[in-house]
Amino acid sequence: MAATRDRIVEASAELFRRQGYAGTGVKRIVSAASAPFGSLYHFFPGGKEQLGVEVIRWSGGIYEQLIDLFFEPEGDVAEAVESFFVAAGETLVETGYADACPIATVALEVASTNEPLREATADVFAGWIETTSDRFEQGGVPEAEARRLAVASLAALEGAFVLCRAQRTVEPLHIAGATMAAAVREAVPKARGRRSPRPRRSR
Amino acid sequence: MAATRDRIVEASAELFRRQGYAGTGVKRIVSAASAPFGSLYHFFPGGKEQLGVEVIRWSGGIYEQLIDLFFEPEGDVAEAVESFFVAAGETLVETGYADACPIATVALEVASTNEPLREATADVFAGWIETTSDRFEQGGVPEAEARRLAVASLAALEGAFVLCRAQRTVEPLHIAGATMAAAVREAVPKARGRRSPRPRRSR
DNA sequence: GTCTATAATTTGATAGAC
DNA sequence: GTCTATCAAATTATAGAC
Repeated sequence: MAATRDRIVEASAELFRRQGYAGTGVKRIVSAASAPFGSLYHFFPGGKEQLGVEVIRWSGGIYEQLIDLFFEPEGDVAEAVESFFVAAGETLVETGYADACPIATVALEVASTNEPLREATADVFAGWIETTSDRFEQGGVPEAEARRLAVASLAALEGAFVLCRAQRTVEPLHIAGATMAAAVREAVPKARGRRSPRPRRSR
Repeated sequence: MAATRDRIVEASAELFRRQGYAGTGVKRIVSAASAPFGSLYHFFPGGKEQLGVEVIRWSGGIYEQLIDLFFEPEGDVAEAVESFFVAAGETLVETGYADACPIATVALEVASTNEPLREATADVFAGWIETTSDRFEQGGVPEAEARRLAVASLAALEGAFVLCRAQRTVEPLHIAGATMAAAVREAVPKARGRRSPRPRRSR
């Protein structure tokens, strides 16, 4: 079994992701982590807020690795984008539409109410954008377009998560994935892209 | 001054939008609404949950009218999309990055924890998608594409809101708006579109 | 480090006088 | 309909024994 501190972080990550920060009590956290109540304040003297910051950064790191997984060195970036959205939809279905973005719920909750937590979410999003942008460039997307497409792709993913969880369907993820894959495909110069870069409808 | 019941709904809408459902106590609501505490349970016997459902549907209706405002009968749909994203960014800046989507925060919070509230958010999103889709069709987007683009646009908007509020910048809204405007523009047949529908980078 | 007890506050909700 | 008092439960956090 993992160390107590780690169990607290992991349990918090799951609860925050599914029910948000305000909606998750510390007692529920230590209960889910099978940890003694006192340990929470032993490991996180800053209380719930310090725990929240650490959980956001930890979850963000895990998800960044996941993003990286979908971009193979010599792979087609547009296909990687579409695969990521489809895989995200599969996870959503498998978890009863619970597990989408690990930090979006908290990000919206704290954006206007808790500055340390807001900063943590901002840093995580910045990291995801940079990683994705780098991968796009490595895949042949011109530097000027790579960042724009990374931001647009992440926005499309996050928004699709909102719609999918509310409507309990993966359709928005599939539509958003196909739309962004098409946009990325168009940005890859002819010589590099595997498919014709002529105008095409999404999907 | 508006009727007590209306003040409660409006105050709740603002608080839920900014700090979420779980993060907003009923006492804070009646205080913000300058309403007697007992009135909340007089008008909403179902308590906080009934109030939440009504607030989601009411906010959703207001926002739907706003969406409609941007699509003029003979206007360019692609430009309408871009204008909407830019205007959303202006509102965001004016409110200190507080006022974005009126129901997204609650939607993520309740998606896995409160079925009546989840259904209300799903219905609101469905309404926005249908309205947008109709406007796209009226603007010359083929029927088969209109719904897909409406879903993709709403996803892009919602996701951009998440990134903008967390990072305190309107860049994601501008990027997402330009990206979706380009996608819509491509979908409008040559004869109808005001600009060349040949492949073009976003913006 | 673990665990219990408990403080102090806030939560959603109800009762009942007016 | 208005307003106050109050309840029972849950909240974050602390103290202190082990």
